Amino acid sequence: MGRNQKSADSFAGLPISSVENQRETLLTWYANACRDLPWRGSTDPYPIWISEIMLQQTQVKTVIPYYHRWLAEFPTIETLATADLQQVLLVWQGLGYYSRARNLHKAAQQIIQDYGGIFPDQLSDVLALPGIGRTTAGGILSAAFNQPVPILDGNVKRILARLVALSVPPAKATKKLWQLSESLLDPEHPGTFNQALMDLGATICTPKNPDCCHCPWQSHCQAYNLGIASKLPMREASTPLPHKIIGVAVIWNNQEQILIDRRPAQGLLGGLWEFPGGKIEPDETVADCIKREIREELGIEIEVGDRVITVDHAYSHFRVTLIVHHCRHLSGVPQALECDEIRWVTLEEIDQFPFPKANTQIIGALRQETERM
DNA sequence: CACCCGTGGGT
DNA sequence: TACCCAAGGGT
Repeated sequence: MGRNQKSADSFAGLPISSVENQRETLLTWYANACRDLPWRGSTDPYPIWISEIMLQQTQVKTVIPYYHRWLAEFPTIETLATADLQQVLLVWQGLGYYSRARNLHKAAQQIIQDYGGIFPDQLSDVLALPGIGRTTAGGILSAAFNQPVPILDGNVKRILARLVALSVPPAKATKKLWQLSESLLDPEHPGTFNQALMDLGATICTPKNPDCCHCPWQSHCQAYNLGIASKLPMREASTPLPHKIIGVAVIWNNQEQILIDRRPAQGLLGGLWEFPGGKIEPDETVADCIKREIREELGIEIEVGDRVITVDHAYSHFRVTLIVHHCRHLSGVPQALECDEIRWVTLEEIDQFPFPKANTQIIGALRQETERM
């Protein structure tokens, strides 16, 4: 668009086609400033899908090594669909939000069943796959098929909240924000536009200290013009996280094996393995707690010995302190009373099982003890 | 709609 | 230390 054309589109110094100008400004910025990310440059929906799921609530830097390992292990939808869920969880181990891995596995099987292994390109079909909501569907369809489907992730919420100087927390204005994202989306270049929005949020319009000086939308941004860019978006009222103290047992038999259990398939850390234990009740000692929990969960009697380690860990909606003790199996046959499965394993075999982060710290402490001897 | 669901990094 | 936040979705 030449200078003459631009001037014909303006009135009293204000561009009539302000939205078109805004789109072009962002795309021009992106052409120079875009991040070089492993899942960009291809339009194969499978790797784009994997990246979108891994990037949910997870930073790019964290995702990249997992992304490469995943595609090496499961290079196609078919290899993912036919893989064992425990193997899928093992590759996902450490990324968190494990329902994402379980849903990827399930969705891959649905794509084989319902679409002959071809990733669908209809919005309603994509939204019907487990683990894919509006934002992820928009990310996949715009990046893989250049379809004009908007997105509203954390980056876009923050950008839009500042753009219109939103006076309420974004969660209270999701409908309005979706409408904004849709109305801004470039109908000619939706894939590039959505990527550009996310890069703008990740590199310029950051949560703290936004770099407004280099922002292509500076003149469009109401928060900037009001001098309150860094004060927005408004935050939700937060309640302090509850804190639980947990007694944990590393139960040894007389063959140098440890008893581990697999958590129920759904819910917190579903399908992952752990060391058994439970919450310390008021006025209960750690040893009494561990003995009681092991009796309730596994139906056996144990002796509680030395402390292995104490682990502090923060989950998304509570935090825990795990007080871990060596224990010795005294009597009874272990039963899976409150879990899906139990096993005796050696310290060498234990890497074959997916464990949550707090438990891998325990394994590390056990390894250090054996190395010292 | 409120709550559940992990982990790492920044301040 | 404690809190915030990150390419959200399911129930």
